[in-house]
Amino acid sequence: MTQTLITAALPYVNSFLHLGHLAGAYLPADMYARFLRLSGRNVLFVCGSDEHGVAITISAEKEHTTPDKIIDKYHFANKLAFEKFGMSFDIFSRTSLPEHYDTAQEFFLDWLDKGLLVEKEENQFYDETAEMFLPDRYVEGTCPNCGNERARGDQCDNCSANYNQTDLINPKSVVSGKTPVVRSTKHWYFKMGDFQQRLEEYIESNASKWKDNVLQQSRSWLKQGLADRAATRDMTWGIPVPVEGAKGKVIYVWFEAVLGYISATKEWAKLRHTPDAWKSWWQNSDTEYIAFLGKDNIVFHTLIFPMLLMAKDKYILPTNVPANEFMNFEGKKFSKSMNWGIFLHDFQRDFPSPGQTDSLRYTIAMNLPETKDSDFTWQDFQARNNNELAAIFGNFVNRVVQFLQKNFDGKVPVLPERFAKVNDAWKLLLEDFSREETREQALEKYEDKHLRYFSPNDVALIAALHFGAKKVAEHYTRFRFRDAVTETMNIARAANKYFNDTAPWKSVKADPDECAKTLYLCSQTISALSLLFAPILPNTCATISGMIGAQSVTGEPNAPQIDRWSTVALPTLTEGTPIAAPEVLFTKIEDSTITEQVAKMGGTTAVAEVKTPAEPSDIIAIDDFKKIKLRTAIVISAERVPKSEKLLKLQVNLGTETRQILAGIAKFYTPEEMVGKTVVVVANLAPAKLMGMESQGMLLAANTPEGTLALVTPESVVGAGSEVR
RNA sequence: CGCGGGGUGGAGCAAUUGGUAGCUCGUCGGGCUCAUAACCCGAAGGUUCUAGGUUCAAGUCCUAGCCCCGCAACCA
Repeated sequence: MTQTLITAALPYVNSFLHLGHLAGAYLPADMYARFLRLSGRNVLFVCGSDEHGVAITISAEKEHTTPDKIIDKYHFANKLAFEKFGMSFDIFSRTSLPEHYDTAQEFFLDWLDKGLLVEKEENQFYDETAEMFLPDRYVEGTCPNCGNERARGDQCDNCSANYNQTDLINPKSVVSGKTPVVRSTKHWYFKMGDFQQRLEEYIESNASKWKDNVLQQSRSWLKQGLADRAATRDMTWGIPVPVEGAKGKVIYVWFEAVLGYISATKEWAKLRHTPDAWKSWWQNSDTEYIAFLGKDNIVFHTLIFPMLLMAKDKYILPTNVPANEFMNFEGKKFSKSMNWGIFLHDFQRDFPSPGQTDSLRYTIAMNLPETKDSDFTWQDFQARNNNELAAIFGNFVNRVVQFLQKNFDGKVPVLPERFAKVNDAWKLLLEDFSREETREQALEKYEDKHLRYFSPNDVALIAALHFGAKKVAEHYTRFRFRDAVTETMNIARAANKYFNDTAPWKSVKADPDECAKTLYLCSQTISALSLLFAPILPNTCATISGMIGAQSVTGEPNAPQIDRWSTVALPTLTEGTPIAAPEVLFTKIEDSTITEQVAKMGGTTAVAEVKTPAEPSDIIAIDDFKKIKLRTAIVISAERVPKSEKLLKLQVNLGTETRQILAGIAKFYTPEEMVGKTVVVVANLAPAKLMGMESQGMLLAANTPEGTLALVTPESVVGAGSEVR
C-alpha cells in the first residue's frame, strides 16, 4: 500500500499569513490531506516556518530587536492562525531548530564530499556601517549599461542588463545608504549544471501528470541552462557552513530552507519516539510525495529541491507539484507594505466562529487560482456564505433536523414494518451501483429493480450520494479542488431536491410510513454530507457529528486508517438515534458587515496619503512661489511609453512653443483621452531624462483618496500658455 | 524581441489526446410552504479578443496583431 507525504511551502517568518498564502498552498494541501485520510490512506502532512535569510536580519534592525525575537513573533502567530484555520498538519516545525541545522549541515558536507561544491573567490560590496556583505538586492546604483540611476545589484530593471555587482556606478547600500567598499570573499558554488540532464529527464518524465504552469516554468529555467550558484552567504543569521575557516558564512536559504521538510519530519518522528520513522517516508519508494506551493516557488520544488535530493541519494523526489497561481484581493495583489488584503489573524478577530472559518475556507476553495490568478472579494465571501453554505447545505441540515424535532421526537425515524428491509436493500442497491461507471448508466439499469423498497426519488438520492462522492474523489485525486468543492455542494443540492420531491410535510399525514423512510434517508444523508464536506468544512462537520451523536471524522492527523469515503453512501445512523436540537450551521452575513470590512481595506494607505499640515519650516515666501512658472497647455498628442507602466509621452502646446513632457499618469489616463485636454504644467522645470527620453516640464495632478490621480485643469476655457498663479 | 500566465453569455470561472461550448452567481417565469424570505423546476443570454491558416472537424493547433495581469523588488 502506497502512502502519501504532503508538504506545504514553508511560510517565511517575515510577515503574517494572508488569504493569498492560504489559496496558494495551504488550503488545497489541507483539503487533500484530509480527503486522503478519510479515504483510508496513510498520510503525513508536514510544514513549518522558514526562518533564515537577510530579510529577517533587516527586519530585526528596523524593529530594534533581534532575529530570534522576529522569528518567534511570526512563527507562533502563524502557527496559531493555522490551527484556528483548521490546518491538519501532522507537524508544524521551524527551521531554527537544531534538528534542521544538523540536516542542512549533513547535506552540505555530503555535497562537499561528492565534489559538487566549488570554492570561488570574488569581490563583493561590503557595508562598513552595517558590517555586512551586501547581497545583490541590497545595493543600488547607476546602471553601467543605460545610465538608469536606480539599478539593482546585478540587474537593471530599466534595460534588463545583467552585470557584476561591482560594475555598478555610484553604488549605495540599501541598508545604510552609504557607499559600500569592495572586499574579497570566498564562497562555495553548487554545480547545478551537473544536474541539468537528470533534471530535464525528471521533468519530462512527469510531463503528462503535472500542471502546465509548473512544467512551463521549469522548462523555461532548464532552457536557459543551470549555472553554478553560490550556496553560501556572508552573514551571521543562518546555518553556519560546517567547514573549518568558514566563520561568518552561512548556507544560503536556497540550499537550506527546502530541507526543512525533512527536518520537520525528523522532529515529528522524534516526538513520537520513533526517531527513524522519517526514513520510511523520505527514503521509501512506496511514498508518493506531493508538494503544495504558490507559483513563485515552483522552480525551488521542481528543480532545486529535487537536485539536492538527487545529490544526496536515496531520497524520493516530488511526485507532483500542484502549484497554484496567486489570489488577489479585490483586484489587486496582496501587499504587506501597501496594507492591501486580509491577514488571517485579522479575519479571525472579526469572524471568530468556527462556522465563519469554514465560510472562509469555502470561499477560498471556490476561488482557488488553479489555472490563473483569481480574486477574493468581500461580496463574494458574503454571497458564498449566504447563498450556498447557509441556503443549500446549512438549510438542508436545518430543515431535516427541524422536521425530526416536530414529527419524530427528535430521533432518526424507526423504520416501519413495511420498510424493515430498507438497509439490506440499500446495500444491494449500492452493490449494483458500484458496478456502473456513471450515475446515468446505473439509474437506467437498476432503478426499476429496487422499487420494492425505494421510490425513484430514494434511488436518485442514493445515486447522488454514491456517484457524487466518486466524482468528488476523482477531482481531489487530480488536484481539481474547485471542481471537488462544486461537486460536493451539488450533492447537497441533490439532498434538497430529494426533500422537495418527496414532500415529507405532505406524506407525514398521507403516508406516515413513507414519511418515516424519507426522513430516515435524510438523516443518513446528513451523516454522509458531514463526511463529504469534511475536507472543506472540518469545523462544521465536527459540529454536525455532535448533533447526530456520531464520532467526529474530519480527516484529522492520527485518525484510524479507515476508508470511509467509498462507503459514504451507506447508512451509518441507527434507527432511533437522538438528533440534537437544531443549531444553525451558517449564519447569514449582513450587508453592513461587508460594508464595514470594505471600508477598512486600504485604510492605512489612504491615511498615509493625506498630506500632513505644513510645518512652519515648510512655509515659503511669496517670492519662492514666484520662482515657479505655472502655465496652461493643451495636449496635442499622447502616446504610451513602451515598457513603462506609468509614463505617457505628451506633446503639449504652451502657446509660444510645443514641448515634450513625460507624465506618470498612464495608469489612470489613456493617450486618447489626454489629447485636447487643457492641463497645468510647470514651465520652468529643468529638463529631465526618463526612460531615455527628455521631459521638458511636468504636469500637475492631485492624489485622490483612492490612490489614483486627477489632473488639474482650468474650470473654463483659457487657451494655451496662460499664466497660472 | 527579459520571463511567465491570461482574454469564453451580465459577473466569476470550466472545457483531458482537436470531436454537441459547460458550471456557480445574477436576471426572468413557474412550483412548494418542512426550512435560515430558504428549497425545487424551467427559460433567456455566447461571432469563445481580432485577422489569416491547418483540418472532415478549432475555444483548443500554427502565424501575425491588439489588450490585461503577474514576476523581475519582503510577500503563497
